[in-house]
Order: sequence, then structure tokens, then C-alpha cells
Amino acid sequence: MRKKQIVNNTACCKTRIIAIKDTMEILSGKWKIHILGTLMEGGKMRFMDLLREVDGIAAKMLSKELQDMEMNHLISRTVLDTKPITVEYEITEYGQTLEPIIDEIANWGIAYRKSIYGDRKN
Amino acid sequence: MRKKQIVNNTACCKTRIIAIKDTMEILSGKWKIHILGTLMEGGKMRFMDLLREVDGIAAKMLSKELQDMEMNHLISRTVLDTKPITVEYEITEYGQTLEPIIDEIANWGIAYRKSIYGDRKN
DNA sequence: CAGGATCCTTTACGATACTG
DNA sequence: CAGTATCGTAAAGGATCCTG
Repeated sequence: MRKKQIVNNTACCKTRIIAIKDTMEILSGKWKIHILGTLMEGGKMRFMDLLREVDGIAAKMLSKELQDMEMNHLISRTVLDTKPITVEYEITEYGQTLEPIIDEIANWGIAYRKSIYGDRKN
Repeated sequence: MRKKQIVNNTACCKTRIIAIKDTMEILSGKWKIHILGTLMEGGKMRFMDLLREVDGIAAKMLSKELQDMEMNHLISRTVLDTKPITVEYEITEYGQTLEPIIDEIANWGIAYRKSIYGDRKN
């Protein structure tokens, strides 16, 4: 029960830890999950929409996080030829594979509120 | 398809966004999910164990995040009366309700590696 | 061992302009 | 509208030393 087998552990058991690290690296920062959650609800959204809906985010951060996620192919950016231009952001198919994560996060948050405020409407 | 019904949306659809916010507030920072993931694998662990297993974390951060999570009742801290003293950290029952989230994060990370390196052993 | 204290560097984040 | 630039703060990160 002490520390035997540490060497063997490295091979099999760290996989999960590394996996968590990989995922968190891609979702790094305070905002990506919020943005993704918002985009999952809202479908195609414009910069300003996101700025309004993602509570508390500043334009600089939004801009930066969107670029980040675009680079990682989690979202797509489409410039529409209007005047002034419009830009639409949308979750990619690949980005949608993150939905189970976001869902669990949302579910936990909902349960959390219930455990605090009870089932009453508050 | 434009923006009709925004008013109605606020009542029903923001629940999820707020839930995500709640959860992310409790899991805020770069390390909590890593620590939880590690504790979920390792069971009871001591400070030094965590310092070794949570890749890259500094003692200062570990200490702070552990306190944070203890305050939120996600983990428990037990001081054993040895000499020198030993301290064991463990996920609480409440903290275990986060497992579905961590699991999804780990799963995604695993799939992510596969999508990059293929099924070959790398 | 389990940490807190200190000091210093580097990112992350935020608020407020400003531009095509 | 969709951003970038600029500036300032706060938190993260690292190193080292210290204590019960």
C-alpha cells in the first residue's frame, strides 16, 4: 500500500491525468467554456452578441479567446459582406464534441443551485 | 430566425449559462481540475504526493488551491498525529459529484490524442 | 513532512480609448 | 459592427528560506 510499483504506474495510470491536461490546455483561461456554452445555446452569433451574452467579458478577451478557439478548430468565423461587415461565430462539428463536458458542467451547476436554494423557486 | 423572443429567452435559457458560471467559479483557476482528477485516481494523498503528481504545480499554488477547495467542501484535510505530522487530502462525497465532469474531460482528452496520433501506439 | 513568508518576474485579465 | 492599441492591475509562477 505504500509506494511499490510507481514505475509501473507511470505507463498505465497517467493516461487519464495527461488527458485531463490536454483538454484543459485547450479550454484554458477563464472564458472559453463560457463562450462555448453560449454558442451552443445561441447557434450562430456575432461578436456583439457574444459580448452581451457572455457575462462580464471584455472585448479584448473575447477577441483573443475567439482567435484561440478558431485556431483549435473549435469554432468557425465567417465574415459576411454587409456594410458594416458582420461576423458570425459558430461551433464546429469538432467543437461539438465538447458538448458532453459543457453539459456536465451545466448540470452540476443546476444541481448546485438546488442544493443551496432548494427546489423552491427563488 | 432573427431576434424575436429575446425577452422570453432570458427566463428559460439563461439558467444554463448561469449554471455554467456557478460551476466554473468553484472550479476556477488553472489547477483545481487537475488536483481533483489526481485525487480521484489516487484516493487519499498527502501534500507531497500531490506536489509530485500534479504536473508543474508549485507548493504555493497547491496550498492555496487545496484551501480553496476545502472551503468549498470538495476535499477534506486530515492531520495525522505522526512525527513529523502527515496530512491527508481526500475528495469528499460532495466533491465526488464532480466526477462526471472530470470524466468527460478525461474522455475528451483521450479521444483528442487518438485523433492526433491515431490508434498507433506513439 | 507540510506548509507559510518573502521577493521578484511574467502572464492573465480589465477598462478605456480608437479605427476601418 | 468588429475589432486593435494602450495602459494598468491582479493573479500566476518560480526561487529560496524558514518553522512546527
